[in-house]
Amino acid sequence: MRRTSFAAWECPAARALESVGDWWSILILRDAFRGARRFDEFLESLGVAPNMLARRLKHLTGEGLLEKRLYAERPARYEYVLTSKGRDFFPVLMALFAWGNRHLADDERAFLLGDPLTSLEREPIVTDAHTGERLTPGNTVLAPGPAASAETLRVVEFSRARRAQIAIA
Amino acid sequence: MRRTSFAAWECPAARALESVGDWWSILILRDAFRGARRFDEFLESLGVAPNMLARRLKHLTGEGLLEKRLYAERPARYEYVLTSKGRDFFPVLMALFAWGNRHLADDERAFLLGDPLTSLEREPIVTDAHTGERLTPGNTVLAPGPAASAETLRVVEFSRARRAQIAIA
DNA sequence: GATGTGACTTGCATAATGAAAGCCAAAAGA
DNA sequence: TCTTTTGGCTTTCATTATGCAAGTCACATC
Repeated sequence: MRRTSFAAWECPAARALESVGDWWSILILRDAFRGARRFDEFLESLGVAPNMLARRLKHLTGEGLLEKRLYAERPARYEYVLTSKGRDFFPVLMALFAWGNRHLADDERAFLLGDPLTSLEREPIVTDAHTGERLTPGNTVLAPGPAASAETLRVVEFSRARRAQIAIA
Repeated sequence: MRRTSFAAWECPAARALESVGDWWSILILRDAFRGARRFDEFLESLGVAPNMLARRLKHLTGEGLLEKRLYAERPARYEYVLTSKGRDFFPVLMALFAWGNRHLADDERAFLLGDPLTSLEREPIVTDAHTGERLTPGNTVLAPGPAASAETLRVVEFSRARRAQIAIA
């Protein structure tokens, strides 16, 4: 009774969850962006059990988001550093961070984001690289790519048919 | 041996994972943005077992991302619709989708995003709402908010100290 | 009366999680 | 020399969570 795998889904969001669909993986990446590199740094900052951490680090290196590298021989010491694929996950973390701060924070915030040069607060939003428009469910729709299967075409069509009436509570 | 809870973390990204830190929850939201509303629609499009779906829907409604509402009495029929909190999760999904398409897709894409008016392709990126700059690990740092605890201050300081040398493989 | 719909439960077998403890190699301290 | 510390993990095992299969329940329709 294996956990279902999303690797073969055509949807890129579903595939992403195969690499990154559990909390520890995401928090490990978060810490990597905060500058954590060594096993014990992750261990302490996450408060995770060492076996779990070892498993997740193995998973993330296997998925190509982190790379394990020797930073000292004798005694052999390793560190985990972001690959370019891992570094490119930054926008997702920013979006998640912003959502959490908007909906889950207490009255006063504990963490903010800032520009290191001006010290002004940063507020992450998701926009379209081509037009600069802010993306909303209203102005962004699924479209089939060149490799779309029949099933994918069905999904795209369904979502377009329902687009007008995505109900809000 | 409960699963560790992140609800009390100060980090908004960690808190977010409490609501949304498992794959099914994220895929359910994805489908909600595609217009799915009824139990059986989610069931079919996700290929998930009905007990799992019921659990996750209960969780998401409990977290305030979806609302269960009666759309027909006699016989009683329910649908699950996005709340404003759930709708606001859209940017995170877009960022995840874009990351998946950049790194996990085959040579040819199966899914794309488009502008419903112009049909031009959309490419989600994360920017700063104030300056319009694209966010990168280099131009975005953690900062303490008014409610920052001593521990949070430590984290912020650590990340700033390490900022220059976030190693890349 | 039989079949169909929509929305779920119940009952397990199988994985994954997580706490505690242990291990190993090298270096540093007594 | 002997002991302790540091860094980076394994191993074991109880507890949860996942997920397939099957069943339920309240109507409605044929």
